[in-house]
Amino acid sequence: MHPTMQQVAQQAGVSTALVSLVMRDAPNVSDHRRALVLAAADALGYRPNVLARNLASRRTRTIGVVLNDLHNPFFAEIIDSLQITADEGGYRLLIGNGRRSKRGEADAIETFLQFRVDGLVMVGSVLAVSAMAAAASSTALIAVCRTTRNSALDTVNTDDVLGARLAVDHLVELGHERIAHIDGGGGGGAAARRRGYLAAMRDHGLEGRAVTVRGDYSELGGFRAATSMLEQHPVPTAIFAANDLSAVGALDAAENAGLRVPHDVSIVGYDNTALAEMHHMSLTTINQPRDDLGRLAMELLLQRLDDERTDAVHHVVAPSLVVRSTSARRPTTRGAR
Amino acid sequence: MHPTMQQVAQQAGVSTALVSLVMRDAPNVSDHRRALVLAAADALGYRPNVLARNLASRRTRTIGVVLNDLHNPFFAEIIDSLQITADEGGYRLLIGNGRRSKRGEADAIETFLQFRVDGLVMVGSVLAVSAMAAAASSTALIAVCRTTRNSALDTVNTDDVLGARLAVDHLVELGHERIAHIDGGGGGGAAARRRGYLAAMRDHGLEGRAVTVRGDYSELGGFRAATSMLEQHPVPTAIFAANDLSAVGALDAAENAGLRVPHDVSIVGYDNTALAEMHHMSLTTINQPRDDLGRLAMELLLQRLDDERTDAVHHVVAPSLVVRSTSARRPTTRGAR
DNA sequence: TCTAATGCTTGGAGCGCTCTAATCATGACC
DNA sequence: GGTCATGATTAGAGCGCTCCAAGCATTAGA
Repeated sequence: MHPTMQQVAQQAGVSTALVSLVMRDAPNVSDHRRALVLAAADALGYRPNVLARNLASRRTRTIGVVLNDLHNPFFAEIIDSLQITADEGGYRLLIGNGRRSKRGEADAIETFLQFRVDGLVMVGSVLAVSAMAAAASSTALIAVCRTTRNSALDTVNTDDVLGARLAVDHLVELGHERIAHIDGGGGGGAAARRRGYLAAMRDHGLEGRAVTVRGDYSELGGFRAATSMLEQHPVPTAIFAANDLSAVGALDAAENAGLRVPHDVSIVGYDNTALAEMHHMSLTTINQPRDDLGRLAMELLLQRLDDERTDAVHHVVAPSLVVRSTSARRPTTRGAR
Repeated sequence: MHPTMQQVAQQAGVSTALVSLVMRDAPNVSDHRRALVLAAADALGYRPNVLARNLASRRTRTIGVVLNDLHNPFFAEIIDSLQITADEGGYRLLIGNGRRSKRGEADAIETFLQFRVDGLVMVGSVLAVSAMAAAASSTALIAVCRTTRNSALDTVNTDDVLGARLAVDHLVELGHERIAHIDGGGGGGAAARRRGYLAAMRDHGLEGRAVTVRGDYSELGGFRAATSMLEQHPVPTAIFAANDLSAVGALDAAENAGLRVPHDVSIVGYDNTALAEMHHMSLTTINQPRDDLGRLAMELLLQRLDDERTDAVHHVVAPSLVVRSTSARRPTTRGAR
């Protein structure tokens, strides 16, 4: 079916070793022979068999990326920057779908390990750290958006405590005091964002006003949480949601309650996904620098592959505030306090 | 580094051939030996090397899926149903990122072919049919959401002509006559949706009212197209956009022009993505049955792999109308006609 | 002319597995 | 006890490639 290196060698009248050298762009091959081999390969429609190549060389020059959820635009956007850096290093990327479950992630890891990928990137993983550490003993592994101080694996994260603080500071500057928080439940980064929210409220002397309602990073969860908040008295004048999706849910809830955003209530999200960017949403949110996150993660991984480093590092990048149309000064017309 | 089959065989006191049989769950292995081998493999932390396995067996039991755009939720949703059917057939899925470009898709195909995947699924590809046909000569290939009658490759599509007709019929039923269309430019399915729109308008005796403005399946494109439409006199009372993203752009444009949706203008999208489903959007749209699309595609591919079929088939599935909150009766207060 | 250095080319072992054909038990049946 | 069928096990030849060590020219220097 597929032509082999041997056939190319025969056609070009050289040894298979020479064909191998040409295919790998090795130096020390005369231009004459190189051209000969290339022509023969072209004529035969030869395509190197990565399986055999890698079996012999014991490396695949391939990185496996396990995404927690293919539907979340945030993850898709990280892939872009991972891919750019991988390209530069001469590595190819393959993507596995975690399907939001530990089981799905474990399956994806297993597949990649069986394919003997050179490295693994876990993005937003929900897998137990011990399971990741086990995989890390077979191959280089880096976890993105998943904090742990485990010494077996590298991590890259956004400073979620700072991110939450930025959101609260912004709202306080706009005069808000009753700032409620819809959290992300047990999701990645949710705990840190919750901590950051509480710390910031405290720093502004507003700990008495802090209210956290449980969410789950979903639109519906955000809708429910915001609905219950808006039924309270006094009503909060601002809501900080742990991600954009739940912020969108909060938007709906406000609309339902007959409140205008941002006139009656301000809403701030988290992630700065494409969703937040849409005109129709135009959500004030916290940006996670996906480009930096992805680039840094891949650079750290490549360092490992090049044996430049063996002990684990844990990097943290800074988030930033993106002001759009869902946050404004605290309403004065309604009886505050 | 990694333990090999030979080490397992030695540890268990059997031949490598027997280990191979156990690893493949072959019958005709005594329970006694099977247990012995399994125990040895477990003790050593043995994991089969897919590279070697496939080099020897000449198959990978892996399907490569090339997605045109990882950011488009529509594609992510198709993966889900592909994966379910692949699982049932004992195949694993690997995903390649087309990065919205022919170049990116070609790269992904090349990677997969070098890995000798057993089959290839191209979703929403923008690649030339000739390039796909070339790949199809090396491996089984099926194109999803990309019409062609090429006899080298299988296809699965939604009936986009019918889908467009459903949208127009719905609007006509609501009393609309000035129904404009934002098309998808050169994108997949755009031509068929345009044709369906025109045919339906004609069937309702409204060919004189048909207006098509060019879009590009993006939010911005939809915004621009709708803005120019809404500046015309008389203003259309309904807009049929070629996908949900451009429908969202149209939503913004209407808002900008001081028109309420659906009170002043109705908007219908296409794809029924998660975006359309959001409360805040609640977009009337045309549903492409992603489950059927994915399942059918994988089934057809597996047929090929099992040598049950060698000539190309072209399947078409029916879309359906999903009515939400962006379509309503034609406004009577404003001077129609 | 001889030696050494340099640059290009090649033979062939081996990567870890599968698969065919052959071998070895075992028990049923006459 | 001998014959056969059946089932369990194994030896060993590849799969298509890489890479080491060795070989062959050619040229520079002594």
